[in-house]
Amino acid sequence: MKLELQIKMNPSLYLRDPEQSDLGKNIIKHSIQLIHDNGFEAFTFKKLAESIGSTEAGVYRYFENKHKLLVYIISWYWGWIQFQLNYQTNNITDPIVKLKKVIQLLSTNVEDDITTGHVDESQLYQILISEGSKAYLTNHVGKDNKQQFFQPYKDLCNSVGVIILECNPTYKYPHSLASTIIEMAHLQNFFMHNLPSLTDFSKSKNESEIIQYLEDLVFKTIRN
Amino acid sequence: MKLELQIKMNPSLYLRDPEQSDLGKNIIKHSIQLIHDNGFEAFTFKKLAESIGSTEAGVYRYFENKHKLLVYIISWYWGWIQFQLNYQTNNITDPIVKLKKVIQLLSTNVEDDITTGHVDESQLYQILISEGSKAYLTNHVGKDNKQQFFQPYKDLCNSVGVIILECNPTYKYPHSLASTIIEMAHLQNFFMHNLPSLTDFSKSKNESEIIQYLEDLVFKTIRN
DNA sequence: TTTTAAATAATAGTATTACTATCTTAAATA
DNA sequence: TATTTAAGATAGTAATACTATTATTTAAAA
Repeated sequence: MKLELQIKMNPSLYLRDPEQSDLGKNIIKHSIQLIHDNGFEAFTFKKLAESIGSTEAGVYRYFENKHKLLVYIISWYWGWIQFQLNYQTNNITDPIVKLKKVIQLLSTNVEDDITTGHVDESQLYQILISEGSKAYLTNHVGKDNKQQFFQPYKDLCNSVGVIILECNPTYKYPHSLASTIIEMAHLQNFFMHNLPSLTDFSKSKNESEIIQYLEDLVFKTIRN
Repeated sequence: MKLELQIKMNPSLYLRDPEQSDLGKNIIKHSIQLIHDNGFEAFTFKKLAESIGSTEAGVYRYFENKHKLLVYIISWYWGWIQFQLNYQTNNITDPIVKLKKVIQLLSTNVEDDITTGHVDESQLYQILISEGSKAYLTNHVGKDNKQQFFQPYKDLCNSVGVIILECNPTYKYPHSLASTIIEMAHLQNFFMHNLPSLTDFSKSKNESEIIQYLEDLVFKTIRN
């Protein structure tokens, strides 16, 4: 039996569910590829359609615009991370071990998960680093938020907050610290590779140094 | 005698120095206004020209494209913050007091500085929160970095790192912690106003809560 | 003061982007 | 078999991100 992981997406993000057809799956797959390779600014539905071998109008039948497509794949990623978090911290009782797992999960470029056929998680991880914040850094963040576009992100932040509170029930800023961990896991990675003088990570550019930094930061902050 | 604060900008950012003419100053002034009001995505040179009462071609004589203009005003802001930091921490010997000043400076919406005629620092602060990271989250970050576009940001990060080391010379991640403070001062503000469940700040939405959070985080992290 | 150069305004034009609309064909379903 | 539905093909539009040209004004140099 072949297990397929399906992540339930907010239907407001799409016009037609991309999981339900080959074209849809191709849209997701090639979007990830193109955004990964050229960045979100250079990404257009025309190029996407060409890359798939379909037409621009075809893509527009699935997604209203490229921003919603970006939010879709980013939400997908957060949903997937949430699943990984639940899965990997399952049966761990020590909240400190759990929190370390979380930091590691957020800071590590994953290998491609074969249970998700048309999604390359490794590329997606890179997209999150470079483009993740563009999902919400818009003029219409309020409207998008009302439509629950950021629910997977909020859910994850909340889960991390719960673990933080398990470590120290008196800590006053579990959500802010959670969003700091999540954002910094990505941003320090971006800086390490692109603006290294904003970090203290050696030439080796190893993710383990980011993990060290975050663990130090987090556990000193929440210890009693 | 009227004192005017001039911030030296990287000449690669512009084609013609906007400080040297009325049109140039108007470009800066109205860019800040428009980006503040409608966001960077909705900002175009055409709208800018209309708002000034000039022409698109006129703007293009000063800036190659809107991204460089964004980097220009953001660099200007970091330069200005650097000046404020030097000025406000001058004569303070206790590095802990200094670092608190820094956190406060980065987390507080400043009043308009009258020594900088055509720049509204308060609007600029809002722009930094929403658009700041777009300066470097691009495909061409490497090229831009080679041209020193991010030098003011790096300088600031370095200054903050020095103060961190003054507080605790054995702390291992002064630059990463500095960039974390700088980024989080803005990002937690954005979250507080737009995605409040990612923070622990009360309905009051007061910047002082962000300062509390950051002080707690920073001083617990660097204490011996 | 005149000459000259430089900055700006006015206008036009192009390639690309971000869409919308329509029509046809192919495939699935009733 | 009739009918809905998805997809492909094609066309078209308004806006964006520019470049180019010329004319006019302003300011600096001769």
